[in-house]
Amino acid sequence: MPELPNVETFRRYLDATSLHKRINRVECADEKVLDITPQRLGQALVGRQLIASRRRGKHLLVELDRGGWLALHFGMTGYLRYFKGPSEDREAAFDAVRILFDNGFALALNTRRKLARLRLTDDPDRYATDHGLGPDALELPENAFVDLLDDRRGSIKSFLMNQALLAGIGNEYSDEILFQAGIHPTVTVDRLDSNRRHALYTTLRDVLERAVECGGEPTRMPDDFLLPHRGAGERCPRCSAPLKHIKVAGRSAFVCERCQPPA
DNA sequence: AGGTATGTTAATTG
DNA sequence: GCAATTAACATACC
Repeated sequence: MPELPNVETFRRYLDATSLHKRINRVECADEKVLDITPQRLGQALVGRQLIASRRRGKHLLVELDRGGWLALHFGMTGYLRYFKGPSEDREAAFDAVRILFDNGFALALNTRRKLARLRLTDDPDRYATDHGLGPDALELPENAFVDLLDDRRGSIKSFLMNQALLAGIGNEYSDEILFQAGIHPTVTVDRLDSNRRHALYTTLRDVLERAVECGGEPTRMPDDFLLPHRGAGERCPRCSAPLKHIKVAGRSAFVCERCQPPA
């Protein structure tokens, strides 16, 4: 689930809850999210404060006072929760890491399927390079987007989901963008003329910005968004034709073949 | 109970 | 070099 709009929502949540508080303790219930020992993470964090955050694609980077950054990736089911401890919530069992502040609250990285990751890095740009991340999808100017399309083969859906080219779009938002642009996900990049490339860029920005405004919540999205209708037996929110569930580039895709004519 | 699922990575094949 | 496919990771849902 966590794609660009969701991670941007997590970022704002972290900014609103967790900055400028002394870190008293770090609890790690699942070492697999770390690439260092919990002891070393504790040494790096205790006594420090989180002071700022930024996002690159689906990755959240959090700056520490006196240097250094946390880098969070949420995998399929990760999210952040801030709560007054101790937690007896049923979510508590899935908190992989908790950062405890001196105000009695904690920020937890919760990851039901244990695919989230937390790293330390000195430099966000080096972290991005190491993880093969292209520019953030919302930081990419149109001319750069068009240049990226130029020497590509393969489907437009796999292009949009390629984090090395532009970072932040996953399976669900690639479906949404292509639905809003009226482009079938199996269409190959070379078959898009310059008008459609321009329209796709504009749509990509509109969809991501709108989804951020909705906090990544499908229930809050506009009536004509596909996202709330991703499911078996649902109908197109525009023309009410039955949605097709197909496989593209190895991923599951929802498409309205009336609004998005196949190649 | 097997198939499928939002994410990434690695290996393999064309 | 690029693209597609498959498996792996761990767990939940149908």
